[in-house]
Amino acid sequence: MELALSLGDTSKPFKFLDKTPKLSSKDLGFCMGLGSGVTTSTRSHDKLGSHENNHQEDDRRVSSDPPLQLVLLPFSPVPRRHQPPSKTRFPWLTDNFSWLGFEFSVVSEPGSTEGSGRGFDVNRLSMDDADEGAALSSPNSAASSFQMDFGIRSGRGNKRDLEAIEASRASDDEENGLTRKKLRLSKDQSAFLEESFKEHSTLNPKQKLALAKQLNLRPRQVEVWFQNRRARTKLKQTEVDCEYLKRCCETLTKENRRLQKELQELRALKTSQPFYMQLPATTLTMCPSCERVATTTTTTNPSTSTTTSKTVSLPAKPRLFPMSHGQVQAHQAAS
DNA sequence: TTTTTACCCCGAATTACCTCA
DNA sequence: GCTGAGGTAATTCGGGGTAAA
Repeated sequence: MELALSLGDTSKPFKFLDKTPKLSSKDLGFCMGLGSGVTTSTRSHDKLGSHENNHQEDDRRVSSDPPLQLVLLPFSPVPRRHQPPSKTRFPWLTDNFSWLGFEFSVVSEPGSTEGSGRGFDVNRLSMDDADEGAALSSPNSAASSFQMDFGIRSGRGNKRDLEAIEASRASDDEENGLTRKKLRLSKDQSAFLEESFKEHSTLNPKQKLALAKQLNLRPRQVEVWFQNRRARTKLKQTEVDCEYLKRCCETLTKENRRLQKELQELRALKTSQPFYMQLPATTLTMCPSCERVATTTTTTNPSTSTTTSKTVSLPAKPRLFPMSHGQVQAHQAAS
């Protein structure tokens, strides 16, 4: 792997960049080239491939990509929030810029330095259907994303270096008065993610990449979304469980009062008619699938040898998600 | 075979940004 | 315009699992 960095002066281009489209040096405030000589899969992808062999094909494709050439225009120190919220296009971005295919075809058009020069939109690369909220960029996220992609290329042992770079860049951002900006997912993106979450609450790497590609998001964003979504689900389930336990407690308290009262009555009856009736036997049963709890009080009249049962059902435990097919079968079998 | 190391993924906690009343 | 609350994207941290050396 070759890494070349040039600040300001691109009069001496790096050799391995010769294969890539020429840039107009007058527009460049920062030029970085990354030539990957890696021909094998990274460690992480090897590991991934052990789970899913069909990823190896993708890995080979990744490693054979042409060298990366990244051009950043000198950015304006004006915070984005002070910029007009209009949809912004960056004519120097070609349409085939892609995060997921690792095909960075960023080309600078001569004379295209208009605008703030804050760079490209990492969240919505295809801006045609982007709403304004989703079209806002996230500078810090962009930085971390690039580092992640580099890490995939460079493989083992570079994580610390990348962290150092990230920390360095973060400090640079602080110096420039930049703070992390927050992406707002569009309704369509959220809806799609929700649908995916209903199908599977966790993602394997392949699903993550596919989702990211489909939604024009970075895989990390998809991953974070699913993590946060699981956390929200768990929190909601905890609240629901809490409510359920409260209702159970109330029901059981009522039942306990009733039984105490009944016991008193029976004791009183026993003193007057000692052989009339045995004490009731109360059992608790619970449906294993829906976790519905029922208390059954069975009383036997020895004189008539008849048994009477009274069942009080507690509310079924609410679930945020419907039962699976297996759970339904188990429930039907149990009932 | 066991240990060490590096990496990845996840949950939990937290931060920080954004929107809205 | 200011402010506080709520939602949520993003970050940080620690633990567990895995593969390679």
